[in-house]
Amino acid sequence: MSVQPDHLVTFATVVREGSVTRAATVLHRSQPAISLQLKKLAEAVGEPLLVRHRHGVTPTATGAALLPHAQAVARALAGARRSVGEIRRLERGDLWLTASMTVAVYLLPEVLVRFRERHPGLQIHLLTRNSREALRELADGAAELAFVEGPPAAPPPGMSQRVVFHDEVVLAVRPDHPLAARRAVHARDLGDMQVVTREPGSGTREVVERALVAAGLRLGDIALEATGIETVKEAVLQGVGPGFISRLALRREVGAGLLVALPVAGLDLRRPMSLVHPPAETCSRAARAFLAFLTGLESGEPDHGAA
Amino acid sequence: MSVQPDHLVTFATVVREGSVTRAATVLHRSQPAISLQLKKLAEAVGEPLLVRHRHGVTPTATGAALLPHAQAVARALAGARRSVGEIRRLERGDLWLTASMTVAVYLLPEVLVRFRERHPGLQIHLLTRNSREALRELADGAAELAFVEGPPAAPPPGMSQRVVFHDEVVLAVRPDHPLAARRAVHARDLGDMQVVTREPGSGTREVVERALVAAGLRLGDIALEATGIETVKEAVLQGVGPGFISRLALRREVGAGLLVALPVAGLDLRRPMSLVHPPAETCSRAARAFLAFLTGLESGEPDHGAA
DNA sequence: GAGTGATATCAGCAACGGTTATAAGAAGCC
DNA sequence: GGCTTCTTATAACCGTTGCTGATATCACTC
Repeated sequence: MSVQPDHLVTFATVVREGSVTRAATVLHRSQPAISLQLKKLAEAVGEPLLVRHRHGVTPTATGAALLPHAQAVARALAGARRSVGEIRRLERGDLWLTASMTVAVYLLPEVLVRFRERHPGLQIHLLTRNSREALRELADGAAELAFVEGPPAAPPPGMSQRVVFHDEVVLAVRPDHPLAARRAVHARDLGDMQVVTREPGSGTREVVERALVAAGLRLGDIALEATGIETVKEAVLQGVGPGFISRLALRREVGAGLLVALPVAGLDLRRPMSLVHPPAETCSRAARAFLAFLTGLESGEPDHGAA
Repeated sequence: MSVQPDHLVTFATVVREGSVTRAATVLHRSQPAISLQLKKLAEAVGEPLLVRHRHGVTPTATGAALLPHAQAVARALAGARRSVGEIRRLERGDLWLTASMTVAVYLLPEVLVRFRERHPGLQIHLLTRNSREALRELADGAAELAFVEGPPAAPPPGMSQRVVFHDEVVLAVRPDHPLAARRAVHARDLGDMQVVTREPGSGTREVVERALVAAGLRLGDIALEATGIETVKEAVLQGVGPGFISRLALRREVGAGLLVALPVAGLDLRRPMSLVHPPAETCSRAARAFLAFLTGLESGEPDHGAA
C-alpha cells in the first residue's frame, strides 16, 4: 500500500500532540483508528516511525525525516480547506460579468460599487463587449452573467433571461434649445430637425430606425453621425442639434442641468436591458449573490425599476 | 462532506491534463471514479469548479482560485512519497549508534567508512559513551545499536546481543624493551615489573584486576596510572615501562613497529565487544542494513573475527 | 499488588469508492 | 440529416477499507 495523505496528516498530528490518544481526540477519531493509520504508514515506509513511552510517543529518526513532508501535506490541506471556507462564506471569489457598452458604462458601475460594499472580498471582473460577444462569452464560460441590450429574444439553450432595466432612447437637447421647454416632442416633428445620431449598427441607432419604420416615418436631416455615445453627447452640448441618446447615458447631464431629455411621443424607443445567466444552481456563489442582490434592488428600490 | 486530499490531487491532475478521461488514465483510475471525486469536491466547495467543453474541461474562476491549493497538496504529497521511496531504497536515512569509547574510537571508524561507501545517502550518528550510558540510550530509543564492552551479560529485555569483536588486553612494550623479543610474558612475571595502567574504574583496568584476582595474583609496582588510552600509550612509548592496553587500540602502533603487543599467559584478559540491538524487525532499514553488513564482514573477512 | 494511563489487538459492520456498463450531449464528417 | 466519435454523467453492483467499541497488554505509580 502506498503512502496515503490522511496517514501523513495523522502522523503530523500525532507527533505534534505527542500522543496517539490526544491526536485521536483532536482529529475526532477513535484511538484505534489513529493507531491503525500509523501502522499502515509505518508499513508503507518499511520501518517504525514512532517510539512509545510512558506518556506518549516520539518520532524515530525515520519519523523525524518524514515529519516535514507530513507537515507540508497537512499545511497544504489546511490552506485548501481555509480557502474553501472563504469561498463558501463569500469572503473570497470572482464574479465575471460581461456587458454591452451602455450597461457596462452607465448602469453597472453604480450597482457594482454597492454590491462590493456588501462583499468586499469578491473580485469583480467586468468585460465590456457588445451584445453578441457577451452572449458568446457566456456560452464559453468566460463570464457567468451577461447584460445585453434588447428585449428578451431567444435565450441561449439552458440559460435564463430577464429584463433588469427599462431604458429608453430620448432626444437630448440643450437647455437653451427651443424644444427644451416642452415636455416631449412628437415623432412627426423629427422630419424638420437636424439631429445627431449614432452610427448605423449601433444599438441606439437600430432602436430609432426600427421605431421609425414601425411608425412609417423617416428621419429628417442627420446633422452629424457620431461614433460613440459620448461623441453624440458632446455634439449636442456643443449645439449641433438634438441627439438620440439613451436616457440611462444622460442621467448625469440631466441632473446637472446641462441637457434636457425629451421623450419622443409616437415612437416606441424603449430599450430593455436583459440579464442572461445560467440556472442559479450551476452558478458560483458570487454570481448567485449578485443575482439575489439585483432582485433586492428591483423590489426594494423602485427608482431602478421602470424608466 | 469536507474537502478530501485525494479530491484535491485529482482536481489538480484534471486541470493539468485538461480532461477527465486523460486524468483517469494518469491516475490509474476509471473515468467515472474521477468524475465522482470532482463532483464531491464541487459539492464541498458549493459551486462548480470546471466547465465542460468539447475537448475536455477548464477550471471556472472558483476552480482557478482553488487550484494553487490543490497543487500545493499534490506537491507536498509527491514530496512525501519521494522521501519514503528514498528511505526504502536506503538512499536516505539515519543510523544512530552508541558505543563505548574503545569501540567508537578504534573499531567503528574503519567499519563505518566502508559501510558508508555502500550507502552514501545514510547519515551516521555515532555517540561515544560508556557501556552503561550506551545501554540506556538504546532503551530510550536515542540509538538503535549499542556497542558495549564486556561479555554477553544480561541483555536488556527484548534486545538481542552478540559478540562482534574479540578484543584482548595485552602488555605493550617498546621494541627496545627486554621483553620485546619474547612472544609472551607470563602472569607471574608481572610482580617484578613497573607497569603503566589505566585508572581504576576504566574497562581495561577492570579486566586486568578481575583476571589477577581470578589467578590469585597481584600487580607489582604501578609506575604510572594514566587517564585515557592514549595517555597510557604515550607513557609506554616514552619508556616509562610496559602498559596494559587493548590490542585493538594498538593496531596502528604495532603495525608501524612502534610498539610490541605481548599476550599475558596465565591471565584471562579477553575482552569481548558486544553489540546490543532490538529485534531486526523493529529496526530501521539503515540499522538492518548495518547489521547485515557486520554479519557479512564477520563471515567474509576473517581478519575481523577473533583477536 | 492494585490502579492508572497509554497503545495494541480484535471482531463486526457500515459506507465509501471503485469498476463495468450504459446513457447522453456535442462536434465533425461524409 | 444521420452517423461516428469524441467527451462526461449516471446507475447498479460489489469489494475493501477504515471506523467503532470492547478488550488485552504493558509500564509505571502508589
